[in-house]
Amino acid sequence: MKVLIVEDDPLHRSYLHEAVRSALPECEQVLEADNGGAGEKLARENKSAHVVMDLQMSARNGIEAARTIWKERPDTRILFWSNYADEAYVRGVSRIVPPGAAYGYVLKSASDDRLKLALRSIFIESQCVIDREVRGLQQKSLGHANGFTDSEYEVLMDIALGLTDRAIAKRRNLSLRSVQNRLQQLYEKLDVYQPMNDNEESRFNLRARAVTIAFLRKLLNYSALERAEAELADWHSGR
Amino acid sequence: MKVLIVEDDPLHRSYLHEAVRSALPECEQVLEADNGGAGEKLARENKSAHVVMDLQMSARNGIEAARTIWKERPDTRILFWSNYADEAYVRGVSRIVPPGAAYGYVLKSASDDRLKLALRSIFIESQCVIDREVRGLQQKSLGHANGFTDSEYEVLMDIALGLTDRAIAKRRNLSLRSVQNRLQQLYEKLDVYQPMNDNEESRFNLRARAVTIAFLRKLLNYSALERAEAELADWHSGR
DNA sequence: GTCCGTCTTGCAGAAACCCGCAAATTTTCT
DNA sequence: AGAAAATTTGCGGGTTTCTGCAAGACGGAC
Repeated sequence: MKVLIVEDDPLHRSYLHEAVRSALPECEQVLEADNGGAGEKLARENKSAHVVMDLQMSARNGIEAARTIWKERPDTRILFWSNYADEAYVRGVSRIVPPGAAYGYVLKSASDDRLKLALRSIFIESQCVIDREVRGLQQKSLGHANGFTDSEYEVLMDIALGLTDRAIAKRRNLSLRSVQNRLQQLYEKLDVYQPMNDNEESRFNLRARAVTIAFLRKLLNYSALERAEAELADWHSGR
Repeated sequence: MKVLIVEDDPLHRSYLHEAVRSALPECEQVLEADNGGAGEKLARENKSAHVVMDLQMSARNGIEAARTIWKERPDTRILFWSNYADEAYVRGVSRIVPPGAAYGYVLKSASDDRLKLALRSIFIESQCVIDREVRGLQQKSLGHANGFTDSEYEVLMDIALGLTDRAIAKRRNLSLRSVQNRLQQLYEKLDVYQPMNDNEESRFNLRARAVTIAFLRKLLNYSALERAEAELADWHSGR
């Protein structure tokens, strides 16, 4: 068995290396990459079926890397090992995991044991292991109790990118009014209307405020924005 | 001599501890805190004059912590040790460093030697040490060659918070039109007008797009937004 | 002082945004 | 299939944003 580690930070990388060695004695080789691009390359060359991946690396995003790896070999097992449980990340991961694939999401703040257990469960038993904190988000975001539907999330990304109503309508094949409807739902759910500190006359620019709140609530983050921007460019070049 | 380490990540914390021990043999005690709040407390209790501080910690921000520490003892020497050189961080730090104080800004990607050298320069020699990458940003942002004036940055934060033109005018004591002038300057400098992929009819919502671009260029980030939101709440409660 | 540049302000109009109302359409459920 | 619920769409109008034009205001340079 071979394991590929994709991780920015040298300290974390060697810590992971150690953890893999100790949790998986049957592993005869550990590969390391320090950014997403190198990770993809190594995975391709070595036909790696077992990957531990950091999200948020400066050069190339972990989610991007995971996506291309999974596109080439959908049965690859990937353990995401991340600092944060932002909804933006969780959503980003759920969107790309192929049906039936085994994967995991463990926070860096988890204990040694938890990490090692996750490594064995995923790589040996092919089970999915999702940290409790992360799991909570996933439930909430998919079962739309408090969470957002896909269309609301879509329109959120669109205004975060700075598109006009008209542009969104074109992109999503909707009428202008429908877009505005979705925006209204979004504003409602994000609770944009609260007049800060019961100061009556302080109103917000709803559109901009929605993005702000989404950021503060970690529905959005840099990496999500980056991905959205790339998708937009794609769509744009395809007319 | 005592040194206080404020750092989220246990791995990085112990690495720092080691570095301090080896670079500063005259240091007889190393204190550790794992978030900004605890850091402030320890600094206060121990009258620490030498601090190594991580920016971006989940609980309480490094910049916030540094600010209160410096408010209580402006001669404290602080070395900021950060993953990123976002302009938002650099700007945030420059804004709070007291006149004449010795401080440093070193990236986590720097070598062992660089870190140790910085530790000695700042704590022993009272010199300022700023990483080259960071320095570049600082130049650009202060000397307003390509950078932004304070008023432009202010208005950028304000729209990022989701304020209306009117609200900004009230907050900054300007007329509506002046606010809009500054917005125009901002749009100009951020190059918001470029029609994506020479597609003529795709225009952006300038206000939202400006924020997006600022994020992508790292003029803004989560922590800056968080601070701005807190400032806004302050201002609001003071009518 | 005068001149020049930058910043501020008002006015006005085009475009975009926000939203209530109501009809048409699609989806979901029984 | 038929009813209920959710979505989509058009219309209309009130508000906000964006911008050109032009008239002061402030400050520094000569």
